[in-house]
Amino acid sequence: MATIRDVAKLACVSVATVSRVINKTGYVHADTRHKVEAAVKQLNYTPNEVARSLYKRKSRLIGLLLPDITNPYFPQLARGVEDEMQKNDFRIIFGNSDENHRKEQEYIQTFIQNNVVGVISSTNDPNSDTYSKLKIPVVFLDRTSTDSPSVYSDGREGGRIAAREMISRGSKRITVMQGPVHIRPAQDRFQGALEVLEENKISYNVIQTTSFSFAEAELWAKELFDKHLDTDGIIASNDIVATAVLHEAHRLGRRVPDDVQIIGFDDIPLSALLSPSLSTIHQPAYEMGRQAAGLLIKLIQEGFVEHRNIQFPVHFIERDTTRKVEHHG
Amino acid sequence: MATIRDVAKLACVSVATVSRVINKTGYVHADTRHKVEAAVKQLNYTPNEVARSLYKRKSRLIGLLLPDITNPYFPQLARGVEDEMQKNDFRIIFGNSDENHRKEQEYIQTFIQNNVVGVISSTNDPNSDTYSKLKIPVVFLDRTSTDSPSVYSDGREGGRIAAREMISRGSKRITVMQGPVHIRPAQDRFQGALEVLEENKISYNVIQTTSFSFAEAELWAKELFDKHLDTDGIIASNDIVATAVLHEAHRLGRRVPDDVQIIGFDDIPLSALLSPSLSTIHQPAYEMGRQAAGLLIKLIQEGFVEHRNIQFPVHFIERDTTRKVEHHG
DNA sequence: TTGTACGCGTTATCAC
DNA sequence: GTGATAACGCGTACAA
Repeated sequence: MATIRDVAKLACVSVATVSRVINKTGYVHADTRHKVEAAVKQLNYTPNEVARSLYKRKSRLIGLLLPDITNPYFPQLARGVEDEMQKNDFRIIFGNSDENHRKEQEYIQTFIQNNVVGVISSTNDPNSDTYSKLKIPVVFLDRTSTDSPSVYSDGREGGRIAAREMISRGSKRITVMQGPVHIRPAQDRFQGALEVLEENKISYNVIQTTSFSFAEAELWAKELFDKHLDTDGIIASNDIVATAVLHEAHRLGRRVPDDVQIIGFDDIPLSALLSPSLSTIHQPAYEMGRQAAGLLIKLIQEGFVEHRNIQFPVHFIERDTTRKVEHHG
Repeated sequence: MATIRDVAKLACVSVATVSRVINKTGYVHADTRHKVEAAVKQLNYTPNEVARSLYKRKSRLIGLLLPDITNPYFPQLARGVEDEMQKNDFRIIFGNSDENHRKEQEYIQTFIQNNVVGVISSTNDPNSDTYSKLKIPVVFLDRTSTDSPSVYSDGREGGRIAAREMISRGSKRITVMQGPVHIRPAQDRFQGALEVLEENKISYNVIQTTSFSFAEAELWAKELFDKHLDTDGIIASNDIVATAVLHEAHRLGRRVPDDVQIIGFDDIPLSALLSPSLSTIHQPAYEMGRQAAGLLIKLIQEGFVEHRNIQFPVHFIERDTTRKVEHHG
């Protein structure tokens, strides 16, 4: 815990000079620089970030707010953010919001108190004044906001793709699982699916779910087969739910994909390892995290960016919970 | 961004008085307190944590260092830590170490620079002087250290249990997957398994793996069946690898658990949703995270704890990748 | 090229 | 009960 003073004393110079060599700012004679560098090394000195932060009124910290790191989709986002931030010497204060407005505000509050220079958030109301009042850049991740920078994927198109693939692979009585209504991306994919289903006049029904939790996923799955045992195609709200559905289908002796096809959403790492492996809509979560971080950094350093909204395309990953499409001709 | 000065001015008192009411320290007349409280409310004032931290030389921040949040075991630990910390008004600076010594040191370094009051780390060498030199409390999580507080589970016993269950369920030619050699818990469970296997003179072979990554898990699984197609029981190094093995077994048409039994380790949330669901050794990850946080908080606040090492028992979760044990009599 | 002195926002120690 | 004021460690005018 040596301070700049200790270094100055040891090197027989003033703190100003030490500061200059540390920050490579202003002129300093080569000899004195060497003296200072030696002292720094000897004392194992590193600048106190807190003092820096206080003086400059900004830190090297950013706030990251995710709904729940326990949901396998988010670690990938988090990791993308972390890698990019780490590379640029920013550190992350992390919190889980549980999609809970109060917790969210508490975190944003303490982020500010700690002089974070930016925030990345997956919130359900990006337009609340919790964010608009902030004087530091905010990037919404996995969420859309018209007037703030955001990084997300095309959920609606994802829903459409899922429905199209279901149809082209011959499902006739489709069940669409509608994710939690307050989670925007969940609704987007749901709407996208309905759109295509109605366009094609396919008969479908809906199972409403209210969370993405593991524990409840099994319940939705049971409810689904309870109400619609004859369904022959299931568009799940995400991969966790899809996995639960697959599990339940097995338990009931329904063959996948022969009797019933299943399509998930997200393409979490484990999807490929299921048996049968899960067909799903891929979101580039890690890359989304990286880009969000990149965007935020640019915003922090340059104050603006050309493209405030980055939408990633999604695509269908064909695995073994869907049948092979028949090629005619 | 009102400061304590603004509040003082508005309330027509000195900053000292404001500080007293904020921190509930020292005497202050009821009337003045009300005036101050009103001013605080009106200005929406919250104390600047950075200034506080600078003066007190300690923050409300703790550092959390985990190998890789993308490995499904760690989000649970992280969540446990976070919940407990959040409840006690501590915030978390989070980093992934990738089991990489340099990255680890970098993080510890910046933790210190930011005045964190404690560190929770899953490191591979808890005894390095990176930690022993630290002047703040450290708790090792999912790792053991003789002379520092640590929270972990009984991996060795876990390995023993896995082997016993394998044997009692009739496997004769067992393959044990040895996790990365530098990761202590992986070696513990491996050793535990060998111990029981040798005691019982069961024939076994070993597949050496060097990571827990999803991508590579599939490779180890292929290698396993490539080398030991006739194996009838597999003790995997964790649930990810077990899942890959299960997947590969299916692909090769080997029936699980009839032809080959599989036991994982960790009991990550998805294990229950696999088909067949995965028998595994359960570690109470969330609770371990919570306890580690609790331990650290106590260390921070009281400087010592009675029980520095908290070892959690593990237990077998019987699911469908193992056969039912035969009860005689 | 280098040093002095002030301010960043708080808290704590004194006086009053 | 309350108010000045000196730290905490750093960066930067400004003076030298």
